[in-house]
Amino acid sequence: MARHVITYTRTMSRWEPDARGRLERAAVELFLSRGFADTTVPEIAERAGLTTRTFFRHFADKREVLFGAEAELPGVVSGVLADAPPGLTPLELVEFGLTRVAASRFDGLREFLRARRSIIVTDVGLQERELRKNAGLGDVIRNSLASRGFDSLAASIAARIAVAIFTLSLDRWLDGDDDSFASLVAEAFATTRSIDLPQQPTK
Amino acid sequence: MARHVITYTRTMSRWEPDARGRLERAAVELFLSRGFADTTVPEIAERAGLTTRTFFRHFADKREVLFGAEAELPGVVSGVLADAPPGLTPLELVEFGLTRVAASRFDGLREFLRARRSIIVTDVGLQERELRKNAGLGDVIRNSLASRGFDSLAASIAARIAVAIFTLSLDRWLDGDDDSFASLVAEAFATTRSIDLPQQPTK
DNA sequence: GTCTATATCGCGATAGAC
DNA sequence: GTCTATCGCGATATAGAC
Repeated sequence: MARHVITYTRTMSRWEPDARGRLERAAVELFLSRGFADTTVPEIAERAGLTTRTFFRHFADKREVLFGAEAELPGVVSGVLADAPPGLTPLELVEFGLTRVAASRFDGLREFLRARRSIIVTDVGLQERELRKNAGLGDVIRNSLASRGFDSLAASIAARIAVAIFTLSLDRWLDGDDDSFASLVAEAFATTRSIDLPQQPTK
Repeated sequence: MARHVITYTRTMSRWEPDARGRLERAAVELFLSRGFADTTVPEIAERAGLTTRTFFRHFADKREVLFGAEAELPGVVSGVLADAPPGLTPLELVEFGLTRVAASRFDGLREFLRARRSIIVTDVGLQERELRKNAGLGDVIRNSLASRGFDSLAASIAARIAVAIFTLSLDRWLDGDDDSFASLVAEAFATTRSIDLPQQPTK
């Protein structure tokens, strides 16, 4: 995802290109080998050939270097929801949105997301950042629903259900090898619709 | 400014009692007057008549001083859920639990929770801590549901819905003056049950 | 209780791109 | 020239080690 397209031809430049990407890659490598807590920002910067100060110009804090990737997700979800047909219930609307997003945007990312998750589970600060990211996704969904005219409380609840389904399904997708992300999302919606029905015994 | 009036009567004690409570009160006072970010731990400790070191012996970090209060909530919720009658659907079960908790445990706390919320909204770090607290509540609820034999995915989804209803209702309760917390919880459950039905136009 | 690592950020200077 | 990314220095506070 070339965020910074460098039209770089002949001239010698003072800096190597893609400082941000180099910092991200150096950070993931170090986090995987030494762990998040035992990796210092100066180490990351040095491995990327930059200074500590430059790290903090690109990332607000040490955790943020792991959270640049899916930064577009809220915008994508918002766009997909805006394209949805009229007449759907709130749950059908978020189902439409998540199904489309799950089917199109995650296929090549499984291994990357697994590595990322293996780092995040080792540190509560990273887990908190992940929770905030998910909450932000929920805000975007809630606003999309509200702008369709849904009642504010209904929009809030449907948005939180959507985030729950999304994150639980993503986690299950990363846990296994066989299922597609979209099929797990479909299963989670079916389960949601049965949440107020008498349950079958599990075993 | 004699902040701490010491009625020093019979028992000689080397330290003033309730160090933790004094730190909590000093912190809230300072956070309200100067803001969370501009209050330092040494300032909090000094106002409480203690040292920085003592602060960190009681609280893992500066944020934690705001999160000691409802620490028992997960245990209470878990206990209430264990007492619920059999035969309920997952949603009915969490409705039973939240209704009981909302009716009994929050009445005198409205002003305190409002003050606390007014601090939390000013700082993303505090918001993240709040999200983690809510996620922990969800974990407890999920485990309670799973131990009833509900399917793991259904338990996870119902638990997240429960947390959403709880936090949204609490927020609405703090926003207004008239409604009872329990009535807002009931309204949120009704809205949840209508989330897959065609919606009435709001206006 | 003391000491210290290091995360974080403000400021001024510099080196190219345009 | 302007603009932006980077650097280098220094200060402060959190948080953990000893």
